[in-house]
Amino acid sequence: MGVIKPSLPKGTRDFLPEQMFRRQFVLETVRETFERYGYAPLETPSIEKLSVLSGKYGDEGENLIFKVLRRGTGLEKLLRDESEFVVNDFGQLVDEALRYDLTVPLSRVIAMHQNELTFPFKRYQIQPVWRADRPQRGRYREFYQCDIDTVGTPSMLADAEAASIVFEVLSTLGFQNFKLKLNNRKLLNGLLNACEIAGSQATSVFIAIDKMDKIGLDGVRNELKASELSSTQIQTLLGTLEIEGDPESVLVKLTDDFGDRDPQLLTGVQELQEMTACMLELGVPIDAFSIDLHLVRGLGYYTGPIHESVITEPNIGSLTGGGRYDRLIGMFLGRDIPACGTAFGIERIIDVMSQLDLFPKQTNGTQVLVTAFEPSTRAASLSFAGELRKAGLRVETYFEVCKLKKQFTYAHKKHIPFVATIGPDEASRGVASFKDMETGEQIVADPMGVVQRMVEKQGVGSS
RNA sequence: GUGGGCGUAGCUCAACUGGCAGAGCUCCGGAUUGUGGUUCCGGUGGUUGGGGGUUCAAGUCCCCUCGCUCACCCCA
Repeated sequence: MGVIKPSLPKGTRDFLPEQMFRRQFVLETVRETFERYGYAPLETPSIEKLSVLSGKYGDEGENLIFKVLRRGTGLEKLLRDESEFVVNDFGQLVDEALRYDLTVPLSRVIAMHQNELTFPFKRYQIQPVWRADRPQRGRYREFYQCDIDTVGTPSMLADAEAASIVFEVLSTLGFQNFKLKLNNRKLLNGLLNACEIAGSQATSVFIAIDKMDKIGLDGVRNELKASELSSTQIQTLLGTLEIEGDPESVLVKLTDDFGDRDPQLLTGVQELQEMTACMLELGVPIDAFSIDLHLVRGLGYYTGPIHESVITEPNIGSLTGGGRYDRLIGMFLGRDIPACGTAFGIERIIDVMSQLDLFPKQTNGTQVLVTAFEPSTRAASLSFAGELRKAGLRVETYFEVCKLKKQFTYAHKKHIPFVATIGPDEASRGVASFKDMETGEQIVADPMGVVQRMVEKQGVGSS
């Protein structure tokens, strides 16, 4: 009898319990923060109509959409006799696809349910998305995204709120060396106008300047030369991108240099001035963010402020990214509704937290193991465990009576911090021998004594 | 999609110009019949990713294939 070789589709993962506790720790922190700012949960189906997803992610993105083969439309005939079934159109093969991100489904939801929703609509969404990409380190074909968005207001306060939630979440999780980078698509577009760079060249220019961190100033200059810009254009563009300093002075300098040359650039500057002012009022420290004129953020749907949070150690790229997209919903509705938001790269956040050792030792696992001493003390053990559970502790009981050595090994492997043993002596007195696995210390106590001990020890019962 | 590197025990890796497939860790058991981690002793564990070829002989050489990985592209 042959066994089936167990394996996973490439770019997918199992999350074993130990990892799940870590994931939940992060997701619960994130969720709790979102709800404190008034964002409400939303879920959408894993599959969408292909027509909903098509044309939103650029040419590259289009190829990365996981398409779902059409079901029961005669495709099986292809297997039997090609002549019976002729494919004239891609739509005959594929009509649905797996969700590629959370923003486009949100836009669809807004367009479909606009009369049932109260605007501005503030939602968060934590669900997996799929990309038919070739996997690499930190890059998967199935991964979770975690988005907050505000739909229905052009206010820069909404952009600032998203950015400050990023700051709050990352700080709460224990990150210290991260920085929010801000830019604005209007500013970038305006800058290209001011440099008299044609719209047809915008995409390649943006791709080039976005690589600044990776290939450096010279690398960017070479790419720009390759895209047939004049040396004057390159000089003006790169000179401007190099402007650094605190947000206010960068924005003032941009106004001085270009304010009379392009109205769109000026609008972009004003948006950022208002956004950064709001961020300060929301309590984001001034040294936690900066204007980074190289920041481009993909090629998709952004129309206003854009932002990214980066961490330098380890140098793994961005942890979050987002911005304003005032036109996307219009693609489903026929009229534009302003929107902005941000996505948390939850997979990377978890990776980096592991590397930086930011997880608490014990998260949500069992706190107390009650051993199985012998059949006659089972009732006493179970009722002892029950008392501890009533007090809010996470308690498990060992199922089989066997050597205590084995049961203690079990607790050790599962990182259970306390073990309670009830033998005939303890049972007759209504107490347990209660061992602290970390210190090796052991006391004899009744259920209340145990609870009290644990509160002293690690402030348990709160989670 | 383009171009490199690598596939040997659960994990990390050895095995000379082709010559008996091994070690450490893990795991299981014992030393220790009411107590984990340290130590000591013993044990389990393999179609050398898969298929074909060359050879007296292939983990090693050749071909195909699958998988993983790195860089590019793009992205979270």
